[in-house]
Amino acid sequence: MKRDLSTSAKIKEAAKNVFLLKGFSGCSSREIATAAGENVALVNYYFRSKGKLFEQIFQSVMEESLSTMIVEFGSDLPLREKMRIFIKHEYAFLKKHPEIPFFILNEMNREDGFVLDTKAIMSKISETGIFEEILQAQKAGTMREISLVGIITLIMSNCQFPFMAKNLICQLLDLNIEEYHNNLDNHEQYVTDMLLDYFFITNTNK
Amino acid sequence: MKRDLSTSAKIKEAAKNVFLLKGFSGCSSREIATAAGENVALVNYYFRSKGKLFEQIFQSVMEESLSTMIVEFGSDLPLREKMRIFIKHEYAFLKKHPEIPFFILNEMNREDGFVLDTKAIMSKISETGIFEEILQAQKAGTMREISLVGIITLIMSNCQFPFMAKNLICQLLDLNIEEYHNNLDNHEQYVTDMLLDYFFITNTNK
DNA sequence: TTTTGTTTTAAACAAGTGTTTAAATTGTTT
DNA sequence: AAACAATTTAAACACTTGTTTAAAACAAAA
Repeated sequence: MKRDLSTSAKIKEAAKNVFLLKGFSGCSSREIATAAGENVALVNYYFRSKGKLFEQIFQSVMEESLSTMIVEFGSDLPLREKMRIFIKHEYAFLKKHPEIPFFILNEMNREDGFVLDTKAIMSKISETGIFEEILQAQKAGTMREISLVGIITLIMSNCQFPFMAKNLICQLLDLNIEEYHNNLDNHEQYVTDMLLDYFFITNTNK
Repeated sequence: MKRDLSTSAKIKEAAKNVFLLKGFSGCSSREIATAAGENVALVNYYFRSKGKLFEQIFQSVMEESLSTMIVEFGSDLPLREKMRIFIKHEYAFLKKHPEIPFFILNEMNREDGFVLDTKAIMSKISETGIFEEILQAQKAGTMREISLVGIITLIMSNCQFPFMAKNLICQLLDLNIEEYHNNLDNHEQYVTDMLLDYFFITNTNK
């Protein structure tokens, strides 16, 4: 439980919750202020505008998502295990923050939406050496020759979509929340097996 | 090129374009009216409210998406081929209407959002006998034992996400539109191979 | 032509939007 | 204590929102 935050922190926290739930154009400054238990004018007093406030939150959410992604790539486990753990951590992270994938996509699809600092992000990932490791594994024949774009898209698709599509899946397949979460646990296993089996070439003739 | 549509049809068409691009809360009645080249009041004259207009369009988009999905399931091809063709048609459809997956998810995530007539949709799919065919294949051992929810989620994830995440992928991986589309063609092949290999058990000892 | 019903228009409506202002309140420093 | 700056407040700002109104323009029937 949170206690006695500064006003600006209270607003930021409330704004994060509201933005994650409703998106930028789906909520108002007053809604955020009310959620924070503060006056509307304080939103503009501490953050200069609704837009600036959103930018701050989007930035922090983006960094939060990416930093948790990157940690494991530096380890010295075999590539296949690295990927298995990565998927596992992705699912763990998304179980805690299931709204984030849609929140990010929603913002990226907005006109005049956010422009990512791609250089900073990709260099962080690149520094772990994961890309070279993949290319080497492909050259060595232990990994299927899929483009990096393809690999990343496959992983993101199978990790993020099941969380983004919660309501669609539940309504379409007539699941309650409990059933949905059970299926999600199964799905993590499906996805892990499927991706690793597809990515890596196991030597059948021993 | 379109010609000489009735006023209500002009509004409906303009509204579809605007809604698909910006979502319900991302646009105004006046924006729709302007896009249709008509007066604002006509939106409420022909459709009783912005909300009712959206419902009509959402309903039609939903049916359009599902009807193109279902056609192939009735054929007498082997299950594996049925699925291959299904994925192929999904990608073809999404190449024509790449905004639809996000549009639908966006609406499903909205508070007081649409409630699907799940019975009608699922019964349509169920009538093709595809579900029984899958269960039989699983019993016969030719298909891996994955829940129906899992199979549907896997297919949707790998078909829809690459289109929804266009901007994210392009920005994150620094692709221009042409490169993105090239990668999309490759990706369709990746996805098809991966899903079919995972779903179906090929007899290795002949 | 006049009459009748339908379609279109400009204008107005009340409510909500992001943002600003100026006064009130608080806390800190002298 | 007074003086000062930082914070908070209620109120107002100009503008946009969805929707309605009442008059104008139009078409078809009498």
